[in-house]
Amino acid sequence: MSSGRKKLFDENTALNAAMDVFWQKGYVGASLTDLTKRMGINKPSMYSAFGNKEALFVKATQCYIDTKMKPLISLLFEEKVTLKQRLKNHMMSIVAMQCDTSDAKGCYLALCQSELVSGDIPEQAEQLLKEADAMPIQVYTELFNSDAEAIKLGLNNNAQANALSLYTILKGTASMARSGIDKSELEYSIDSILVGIGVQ
Amino acid sequence: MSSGRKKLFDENTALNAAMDVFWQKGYVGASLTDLTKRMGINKPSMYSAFGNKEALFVKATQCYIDTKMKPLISLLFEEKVTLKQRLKNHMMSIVAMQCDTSDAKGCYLALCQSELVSGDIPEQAEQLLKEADAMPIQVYTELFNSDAEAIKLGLNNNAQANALSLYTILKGTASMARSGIDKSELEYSIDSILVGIGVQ
DNA sequence: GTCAAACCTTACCGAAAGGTACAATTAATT
DNA sequence: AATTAATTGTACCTTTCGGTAAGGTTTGAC
Repeated sequence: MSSGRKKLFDENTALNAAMDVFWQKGYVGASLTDLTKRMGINKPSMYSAFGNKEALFVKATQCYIDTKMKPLISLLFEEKVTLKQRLKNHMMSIVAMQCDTSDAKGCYLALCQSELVSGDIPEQAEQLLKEADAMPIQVYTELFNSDAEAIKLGLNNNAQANALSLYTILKGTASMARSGIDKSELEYSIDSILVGIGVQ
Repeated sequence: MSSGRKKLFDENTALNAAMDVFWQKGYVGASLTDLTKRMGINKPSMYSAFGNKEALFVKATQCYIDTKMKPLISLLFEEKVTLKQRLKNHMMSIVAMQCDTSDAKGCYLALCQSELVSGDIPEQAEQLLKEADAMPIQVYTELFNSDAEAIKLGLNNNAQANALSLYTILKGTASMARSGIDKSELEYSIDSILVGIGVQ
């Protein structure tokens, strides 16, 4: 079948490196020079392996969704944990990630999302970002509509609106984290919003 | 004293046009071609009038602070209005501005702030943006510490934390507005957070 | 060992970025 | 009217962007 020289770099490792760069600098801010330097490869290698910058971004973002977002979502559906505790686990884990400055990262989606506004992101990437961005609202709505404990609290009556409240907090903390606010200072806000929507 | 040809454009008009462009596209996204086209002048005219792109941005941002932000803040200190109503007026006015898509604008500060992370904004502009960004927290804290009604409600006990909660909402709604969510859907979230921090 | 396929490196392309030199144009001052 | 100082338009500079052409290099298959 195939012959020829073997690839000298691991595609997955390179993709993770690319994800980090996009995470730090956004789509436009991450230049090919930045990307390939951190990926440890040259531009032609990158183009032959991933296609172009947009395709690389799409794959990196998909990687982010699978390895970073989904584990956070699964916290909402753990068994033998109260709804309030699940929500707190979920929110606090997100905040912890948002506030993690170990690699000078901001918030992946928040950073890229603002580029959606200025129209600097190509179509395919835009689609994926919008889907990823809308994911939490759908998940929260589903949670409030299906979870027994949530229904008992009546959260299903305002499922969409309550989902929006959670999401608002999530976006707010992302923005705050980018401003360098400490994780502990955000815990209070999370408690407040949970009280506000009636999660006791 | 001075003689020579008169300026054919109004500096203030041009500055407002520049503010609009930065508002829509952020600092990096707004190219000199975009800017000068909308300002109705040529590049050398812009450079002689404002210095360079950064100086133009600083002046445009200062203009934004004075003409857009400060009127919103003054709503918090109107006389003969209850604290709850003042807060709602303030928040809803902000949300209305954030959701105003008449000129395809996003949120000025939110858009530029993400550029702070990627390090694409020069120093002087960065300083001003950070100051403007921190302004609401200071104002809210001052309100909770000095307003008679707030003190009666005990909001001064957690002044800083409560200020942070309001600010979180503000940032959250900004992000949501950028995603195209309707104004009316955000009203509920605002009520929730006001309940959460104990404003009845 | 030979051939061929896949890789890596270098060097380059056109476009667009921020910024500027220079000369033509204009109007207030004398 | 002549002078002079400021603004204006054109045309250009350097750098960096995303992307690629061409050729040398390494590995597998026969």
